[in-house]
Amino acid sequence: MDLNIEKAANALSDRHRLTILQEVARNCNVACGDFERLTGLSQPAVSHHVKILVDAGLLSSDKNGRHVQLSVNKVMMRHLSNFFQQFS
Amino acid sequence: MDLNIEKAANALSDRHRLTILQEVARNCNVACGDFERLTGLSQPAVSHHVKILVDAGLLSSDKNGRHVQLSVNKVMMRHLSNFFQQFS
DNA sequence: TCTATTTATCGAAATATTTCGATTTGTAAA
DNA sequence: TTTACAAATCGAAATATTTCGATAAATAGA
Repeated sequence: MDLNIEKAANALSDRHRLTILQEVARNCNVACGDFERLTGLSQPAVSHHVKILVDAGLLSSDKNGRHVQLSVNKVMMRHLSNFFQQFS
Repeated sequence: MDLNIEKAANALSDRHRLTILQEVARNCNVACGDFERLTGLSQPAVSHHVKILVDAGLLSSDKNGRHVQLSVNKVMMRHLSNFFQQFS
């Protein structure tokens, strides 16, 4: 898990992805399907956005049967917090 | 200065803008012209990227004669640091 | 005022992102 | 094995971003 600020920032630069991240943080028992209701997007679009968040290292993805179990990558969040702290 | 994560993240989602931010943090006596050498971009492209960083609240801009004096917005950086800390 | 310098804006081309419907893949349960 | 469901991939259209050269605006100094 390398800290790629550009990639992480890009992942967070979309309102739907921010919504998804915050929902995963709030409720660790969400599945991708829940994001369709939450964002109003189609299933393929949700899949696309979840992939970007996972690829950027912000979310971790564990396949659990037909569902995907998502969780916030806390190590990455701490790295990002530290990155911004260095400027403040 | 409102904390718009989506906008701030978007501003940081480009390698040239990250370079510019880090150069301003390193040396508070840079002018926009210096970024042309640093990034290899044209002057209009640099102007465009600086504007995005300023509009997102990451950099502050003070006009000083013909030059623009840029500085890192430390309050915004602290807000961003806190935003990520809440997840970690 | 005239000239040089720094930054901003305009217009357009190239590239990237977002989105959907259709389809495929993978898995659980009947 | 067949069916049903969750998620991923494909292909294409719409939209947004990045970039440049040309030009304009603003200002300092001769």
